[in-house]
Amino acid sequence: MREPDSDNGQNINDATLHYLDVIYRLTAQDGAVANTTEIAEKLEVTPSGASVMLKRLADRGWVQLTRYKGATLTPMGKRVALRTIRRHRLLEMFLHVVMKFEWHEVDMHAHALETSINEAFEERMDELLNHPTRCPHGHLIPAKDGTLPEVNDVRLVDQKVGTAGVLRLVDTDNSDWLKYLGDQGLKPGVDIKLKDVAPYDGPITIETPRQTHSLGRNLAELMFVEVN
Amino acid sequence: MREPDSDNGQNINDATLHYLDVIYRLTAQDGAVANTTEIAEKLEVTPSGASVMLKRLADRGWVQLTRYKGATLTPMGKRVALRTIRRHRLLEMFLHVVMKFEWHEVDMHAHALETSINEAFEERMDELLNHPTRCPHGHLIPAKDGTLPEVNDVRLVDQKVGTAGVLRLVDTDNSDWLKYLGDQGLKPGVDIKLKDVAPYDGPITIETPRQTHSLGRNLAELMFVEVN
DNA sequence: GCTATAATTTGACCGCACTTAACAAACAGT
DNA sequence: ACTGTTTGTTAAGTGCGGTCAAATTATAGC
Repeated sequence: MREPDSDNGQNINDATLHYLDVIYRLTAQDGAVANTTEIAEKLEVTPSGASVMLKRLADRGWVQLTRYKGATLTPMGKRVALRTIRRHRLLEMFLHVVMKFEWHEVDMHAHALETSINEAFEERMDELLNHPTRCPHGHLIPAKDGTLPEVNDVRLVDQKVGTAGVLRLVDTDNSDWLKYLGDQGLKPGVDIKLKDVAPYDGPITIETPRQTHSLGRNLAELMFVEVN
Repeated sequence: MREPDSDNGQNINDATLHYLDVIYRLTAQDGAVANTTEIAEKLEVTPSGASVMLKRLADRGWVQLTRYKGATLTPMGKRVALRTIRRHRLLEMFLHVVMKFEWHEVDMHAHALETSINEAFEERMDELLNHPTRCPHGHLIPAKDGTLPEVNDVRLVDQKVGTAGVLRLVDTDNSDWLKYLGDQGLKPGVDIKLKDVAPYDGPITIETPRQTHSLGRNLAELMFVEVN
């Protein structure tokens, strides 16, 4: 069986890539650490299993562990994670644009493929798609060197009523929510205006060129906009 | 980690799929059996490793084993193998036609992906490619029900000098050979005429619309034609 | 039909990523 | 500062797909 890419001469297997991926995402904000239970949940594994695996990843230099506290990626781990995330998001774009999958279907396929493709495949997708900077949901696609484009996305729910802008990111991988929002036309690129925010975590009302929508707080919180 | 497809309620992992795949190919001709060492070589595993795995596959009902003799697929094993082969060849076609990979590159990528895609992906490729019946090298793509199209491919080297036809299949996965033959324009679809066969396994001479080629016996034996 | 050689299987072992059960540390509330 | 709960780790065991070395069976040559 052919092996996937290696890094620093080390062979990296699927499980490692998936762990690094989720740790990266859990620690993307500022100086956050990822705790064992969170990681275990994302990977659908028991906390004890994750704990053992984290130890292994630390021994191998991918992860910085503080016992009973949490995990962080080493610079090496971060590089590998960003590569996987790049491949995942390029795949999502490829699946959507070239293969015509719906935006709520692409995450699942991309997840299955992200550890199987190699650099040539990654680059071919990048060329075919003309070097996209965002996936269909609006997440940023890291460049090959791991850098991320600068953007001005802000949380929709933090804006003042009356703010107008362009929807740029719907930050979830929940297929059902994505399907619902997509059916409403609430995908990156649409013009959007915040009309009302009901108090006590009530629904928010937004306006798009086609219609007015009322969304629960949980869905509204997924949306990030670029203010006009 | 999401699981790949299952069959008969059983979960089938990558290793199993690859074993069934090579056993199928080794037993495709008439009533051939696949012997342990052959299988081990194709999978780049020691014969003892293959022996143990074959035992497991037999216990699980994929393989018919006769100790010290060889392995054959059960009907169930054959179905699974044909599905993997279908996916492999569809992937090769997809990689070539849609992603613009060269014909000598596609086998490697398809191998890496064939166990990661699911039925929806398989069907989407099939649609996008308009239900192709052959991969870029000319191998037949099994239908979803496992049936193979009827064809009239015959070995080029078995034909009488003077025979003209269309090249339909180049039966190898050797990337170097494929690259060489491709560079010569010797790909499925070209008109070809057998001009000379040197004795004692000497070179054969063939003519295409563009030029005359002289090929060693090993390469010539890979070629299958449909006689005019 | 015996024997040397080749092919195959068995046995003992390994690494990996998991599980469950038991135990330990951290933390929040009084 | 103690205590109960939550969170995390360890220990022991599992299934899988491998390895190597030794034992076994098949086969070809004489």
